[in-house]
Amino acid sequence: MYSPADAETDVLARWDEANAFAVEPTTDPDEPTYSIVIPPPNVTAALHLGHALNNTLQDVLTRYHRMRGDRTLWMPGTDHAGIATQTVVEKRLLSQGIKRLDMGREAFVEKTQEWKDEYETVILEQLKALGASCDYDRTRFTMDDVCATAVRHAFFTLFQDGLIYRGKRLVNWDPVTRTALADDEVEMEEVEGHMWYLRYPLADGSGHVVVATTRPETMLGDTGVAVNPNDPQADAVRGKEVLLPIVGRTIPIVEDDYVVMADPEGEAKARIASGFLKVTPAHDPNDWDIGLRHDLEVINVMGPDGGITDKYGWTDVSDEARQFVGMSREDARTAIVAWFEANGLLEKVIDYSHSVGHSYRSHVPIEPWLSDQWYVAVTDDRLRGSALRAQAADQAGEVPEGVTPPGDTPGDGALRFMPPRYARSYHSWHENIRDWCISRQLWWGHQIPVWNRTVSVADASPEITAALDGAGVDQARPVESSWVSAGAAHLVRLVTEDEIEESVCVPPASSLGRLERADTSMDEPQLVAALEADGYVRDPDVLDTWFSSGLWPMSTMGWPWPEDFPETVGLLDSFNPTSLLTTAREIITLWVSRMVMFNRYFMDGQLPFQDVFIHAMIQDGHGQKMSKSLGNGVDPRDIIHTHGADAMRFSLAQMTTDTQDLRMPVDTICPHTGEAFTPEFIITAAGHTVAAPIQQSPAGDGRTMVSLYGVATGQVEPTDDQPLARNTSAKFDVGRNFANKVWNATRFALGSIEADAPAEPVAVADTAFVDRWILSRLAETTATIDNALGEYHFNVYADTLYHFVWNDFCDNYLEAIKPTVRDTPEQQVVLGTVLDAILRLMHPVCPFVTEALWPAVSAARIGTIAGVDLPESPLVVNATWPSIDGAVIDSSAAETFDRAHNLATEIRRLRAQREVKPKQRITIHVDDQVGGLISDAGGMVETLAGVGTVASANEELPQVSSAIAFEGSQVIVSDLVDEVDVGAEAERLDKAIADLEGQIKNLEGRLSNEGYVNNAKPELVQESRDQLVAKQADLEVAQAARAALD
RNA sequence: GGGCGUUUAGCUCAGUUGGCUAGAGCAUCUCGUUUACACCGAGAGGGUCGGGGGUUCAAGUCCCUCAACGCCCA
Repeated sequence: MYSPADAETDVLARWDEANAFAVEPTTDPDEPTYSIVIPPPNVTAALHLGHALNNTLQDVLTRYHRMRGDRTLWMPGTDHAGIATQTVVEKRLLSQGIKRLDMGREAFVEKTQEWKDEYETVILEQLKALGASCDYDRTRFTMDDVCATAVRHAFFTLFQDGLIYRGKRLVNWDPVTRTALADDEVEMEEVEGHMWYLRYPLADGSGHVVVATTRPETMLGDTGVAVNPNDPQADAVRGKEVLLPIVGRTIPIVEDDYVVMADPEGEAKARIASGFLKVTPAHDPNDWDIGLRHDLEVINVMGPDGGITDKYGWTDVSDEARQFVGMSREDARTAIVAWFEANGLLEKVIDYSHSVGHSYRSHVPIEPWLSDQWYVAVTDDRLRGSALRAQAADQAGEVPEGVTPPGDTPGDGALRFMPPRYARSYHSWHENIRDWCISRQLWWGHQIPVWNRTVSVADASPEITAALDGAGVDQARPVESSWVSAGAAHLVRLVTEDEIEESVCVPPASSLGRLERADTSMDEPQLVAALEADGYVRDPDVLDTWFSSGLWPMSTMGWPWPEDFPETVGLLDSFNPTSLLTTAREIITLWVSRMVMFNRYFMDGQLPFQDVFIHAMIQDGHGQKMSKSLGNGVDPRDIIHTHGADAMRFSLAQMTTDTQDLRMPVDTICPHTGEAFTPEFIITAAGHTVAAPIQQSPAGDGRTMVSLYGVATGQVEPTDDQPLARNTSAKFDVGRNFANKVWNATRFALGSIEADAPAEPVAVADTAFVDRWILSRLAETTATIDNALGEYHFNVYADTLYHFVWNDFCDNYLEAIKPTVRDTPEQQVVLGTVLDAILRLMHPVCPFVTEALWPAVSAARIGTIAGVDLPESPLVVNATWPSIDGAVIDSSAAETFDRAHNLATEIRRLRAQREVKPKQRITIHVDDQVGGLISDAGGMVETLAGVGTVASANEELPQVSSAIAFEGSQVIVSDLVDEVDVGAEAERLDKAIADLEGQIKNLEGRLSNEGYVNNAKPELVQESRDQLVAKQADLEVAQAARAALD
């Protein structure tokens, strides 16, 4: 039995000792290279099964290309994952009673660093355990010095080029983590809520209007009511004002065709509309736009925690409104609705389900909130346009209007998605893109390298006044100042009518030293000191994690100054663009797009990667995404422990098809007995099917255990009597069995090779029939695998390999050669050769078992075969991929094999039906035609079917026998049993006859159809005719045998 | 609301340009412990390819339509 744990430990040590994954850049531009940068896992937690899948696919390709002789780099690393990591660290500290704000920024970052170190170690160990053949000496982290330099240089360059700006905007605010989020970090969720219809009295006392809202609490910040100008209701209120209840604010009624008119017969929205829309520019993005169009006031009534407050711009708080200040947004909603009801201003309430943006981190509803944030102008043609121009024309078509079409820039039209349909997702996302908010109100991350100060318009210098000439509030302008002479970049903008914000971006020291600048008197620390002496304060915010991830294919290779980090010199030239990015589809916008924009912008149009492979999502047996909170995940470490890394890898690769998400029924492992069983499922309130918190042991002895779901939701705690049950999945058994099969087949084969090596390479033509056949199958298999991997058809690779090894090699070849191999040196050469090639072909997906077997196979091999090139290598990881001459493919051997195998199967079926003991040798009586086939097959039929004697049908036939129809000949089988069971025999033949008659009827029907005979391809028609003849012959044989029984 | 994907054996999935009696693994049933492997071998049973309509000599495959499930975008 193959023991993965022992083999894996040993093999890892050998790879490590040989430094087997290390690679140096090449200076030869013609040398083929292959490179992948790992999608850096977040340092928030250990790797899950999705990572195992993604990294398996990358490793399969990496190992394949390494063996093909490409200079191959797989660059590993991890991501600091700003908001995600900060959230988990804060949670952990809070459980110890420590608050982030109490400990201060520096101490908190230090704590987070400790967490990062811990999980980075776990992750890298997991990658190694998985067999990932990364060049670990090059491991990067998105916040290490190399990456930090890249981030600062990129930020500075974009800032200087006018592609980064600061503005006061409505952002997606997460009130729990208290930071802004980018648009694509917001997840829409359907929420069962209400639509409230509120009466707003007209200021002139002439009645009221009814506004419909899902968010009554924001009414405190209303600064207008809007109506559609085409709405008949508009005439009555044109030019009027409304007296805002509670607040007492007088606000205008404006006309805007954004407003949906009420229409009971219309679309869903019109049916619930009242025709009047309350406008809250500070708390709704659409209202913000309406406010801009009608010059409405912006009144912010909420704080960063989402609660009602007068601290952020709300100045006209009335006595009546005072009671709501300090409430949470949820409480305020209830209280305000109650107020309207109590005052007779609540018209009605209806149930209403609508989608609400939620934070992808904290999962609470997003609050549109007004604040100053930094943006990358990704809508600029230099970024968005470049991302669109990168797309292969046959995948995405034309660029949208307003975008410069592709030209001669390197990288234009070279980006390909696989499966191709994702090219369209990428394309349409860029059509509707908005500027990218990159500032995050966090402590863990790259702090924004900008120093700000505010000056009054009156005190502004002449350059600033000149720069701002004609600029409105919130419009940033570059300014030529002494800071610019000293190497920094300088932006100014009006934050209000009379206040100016100055922002100075300082490049990293290494860039500053290389810049051409008028004033070289200050280095970077001095420049910063000078700024701070002048009243500038560094922006406390950090950058969105994806800003540094977006630079990953460059930063890991030493960009922008590789010479400062000697180990990175040459990497960009050799390995960027990388060959492939594999990732899940949810990352296309967050990450793929940004890497394309950045790499192209900073590297003269060059792509970060040529191909993007989007892999499947792993779901549980009920089609639900695996997640911690549902407790339906499978830990890769558990699978490596129970099945082995190769088993996990093989199974995952085999499940990777173009179209399907992977559905993986999850079983529970009983901690008492170690047995895997299907747990009892319950359905949660949210409609998820999950393992019940407490499960009974399948042993049926009343012992119990708690499920991962139970623990994740805090419903149960594991105890000694009732321990936690881990998950597994029977899906991995295939891989485990396969590794075991190879292990045992190799042990057997090695014991059969003992001859001295023939002096000359063996010529294929001189070998036995089965040898020619298996070599032919080897050549075909290799070609199929090459095609499959070239097209990222991982399941085809795995299935082809499995079929070749298990069926062709083990079931047929090894069985067929058993009687001859020990006395046939040439056959031993073939056996050793095929075995060696199998280990190579299998290595990319099952690196451990192949490496573990490699020394023994290498040592046992004798001789070589002409046309099959398998040079020796101390390790299979660095061995060459099999190179097999096309002439080895022998189609006549393949055909003879198929016929002989069919004959053996017919005989075996008969044996099984008559329950003949395996040891029993039988006798068959055949005509010349079948005799010829048996002779051509060189003993294979006899061996596989347990035939002791092949006699001629012309000789006298035994009394006790059975007949088989085969290719129109009668094969008489005897020595099966002592007596013929006439009933069983008749039943068998009747079934065969019925079967043949069905087929004949089918063929006759087809051939009597004129349309078929006239229209189908002639060779197809001829084939049908031949088949008909053959089946009819078989039928006659079977009928004759049946008649003989009566 | 727009887009994409899926629906094939009890389960998990293959099925390239339409063309042999629709395949595999697991599960089930029968037989077998033949010194590589019971994580095994030999054999068997099991599918009107989600429903309906159409094109065609021929449809799992192409077109239309309906339904269910999943994902993305608004």
